[in-house]
Amino acid sequence: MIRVRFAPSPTGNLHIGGGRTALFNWLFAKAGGGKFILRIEDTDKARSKKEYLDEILYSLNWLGFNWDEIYYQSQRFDIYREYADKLLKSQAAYIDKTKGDAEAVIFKVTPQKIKINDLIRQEIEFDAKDLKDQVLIKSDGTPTYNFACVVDDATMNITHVIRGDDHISNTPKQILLYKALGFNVPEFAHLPLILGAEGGRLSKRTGATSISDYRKMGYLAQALVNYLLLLSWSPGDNREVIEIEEAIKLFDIKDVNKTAATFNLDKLNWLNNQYLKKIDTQELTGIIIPLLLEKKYIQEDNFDRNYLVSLVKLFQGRLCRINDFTEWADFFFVKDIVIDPQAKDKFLTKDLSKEFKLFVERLEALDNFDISYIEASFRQMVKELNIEAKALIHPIRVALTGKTIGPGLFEVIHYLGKERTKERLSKFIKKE
RNA sequence: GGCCCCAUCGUCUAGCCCGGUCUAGGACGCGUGGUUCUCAGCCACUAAACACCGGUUCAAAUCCGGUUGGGGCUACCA
Repeated sequence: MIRVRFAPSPTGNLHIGGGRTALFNWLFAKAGGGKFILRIEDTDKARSKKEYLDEILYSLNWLGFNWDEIYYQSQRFDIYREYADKLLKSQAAYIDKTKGDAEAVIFKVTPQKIKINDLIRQEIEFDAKDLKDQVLIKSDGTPTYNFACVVDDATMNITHVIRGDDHISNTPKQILLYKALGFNVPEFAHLPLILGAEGGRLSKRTGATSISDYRKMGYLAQALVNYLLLLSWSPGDNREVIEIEEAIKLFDIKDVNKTAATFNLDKLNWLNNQYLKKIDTQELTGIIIPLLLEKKYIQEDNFDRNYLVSLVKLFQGRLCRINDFTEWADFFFVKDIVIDPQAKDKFLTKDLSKEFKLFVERLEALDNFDISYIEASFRQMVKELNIEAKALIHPIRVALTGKTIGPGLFEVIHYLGKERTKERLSKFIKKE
């Protein structure tokens, strides 16, 4: 039975790299019919915080990585102590008193060659002579990372340790401990790191780093997961948009790349747009409603959901991030629209009073305000005026929306409604 | 410094294991053109890479060695 674990430390939010490690562990478990275990590495009492723990659990859920079991290292200190005593008894470890009265337990490293058989990188060899004796239990009584990790992975029957590249050099230290404790050594797979745009670790300087940041910026969990999946893995047939269910079928840890990947926001944006196009409009509306409430564009118990769905449909295909909607569709919600100065300069410098006035009259005369009727009426009018349709379409769009870009004009007019359309156009009609 | 990992377009990658089918394929981004109304949407096209040196071989992106470059670790952090 395959058992893998993801072991975050609640000393910060779940970041992109952690999300990717969780993804590959979860995928490996799903692909092999195994269990995905979550282990909270909260041995550092000073740096671990409840808010970080909550955030990590929330983000993991948001990404869709449900766990089968959860453990907290802070509740297992007696177990680590027990195994430390065992090593003390077998003389594999000794007590160090250099720090005042407090006692630390130190593991004795003996000269030997240590081989790792990595699932992604094949064989890696280390020489124990490069290793110092390892602290197992610190003088404050808490276990060190490498020790707690080994005791947990062994006692939780973890079969495959899938983690970041940065742990490669911890692995020989851990293997020594497995052997000294008489545990079976699990399989290892070390994932390449995700680098920031300027090389080196992904840092706040080079952009957002936490999963929550991306959620708040308006990325869909499916898109982010898909993007993370593509960072160091590929199905091999040039496909890029891969739903998670499909990935479970295709995923093989052996196909994971060895090369570090650079995080690229452009591609994530593109993928997000791909998913935004596919997502059910009702569902997307449900995600957007809280954003509109927050902006006070709508009131809690006083909005027309069907109308919102229609508006969302209008923008859905061109959204890059969910939050773009509140910006691009603002003119549907505010009374006094903000007119982009450049748009005004480009399309509203000429006096179009006569044309606007005529159009208002034509709209007024419409009994049926459906999109096709609005368009027919408009086309008929420009034909009579003997002007190009676009010579009037762009100015009207700017007058109604304040922007030069957006959905088709007749859709905009239809959903804005007769009254608001008249009102906004009238502002650009000079009084006689 | 020591130890370890890695190396294909700007970025993500396919190809590498099992050398010839690779004048190296796809995607993002960039550029250009088109799109009965805009584009940050859609369509089409263009430019763009095997880090370097040596070896093995009839033949190397692919195998081997070295160099260079990048990254990681080197804590009584995790």
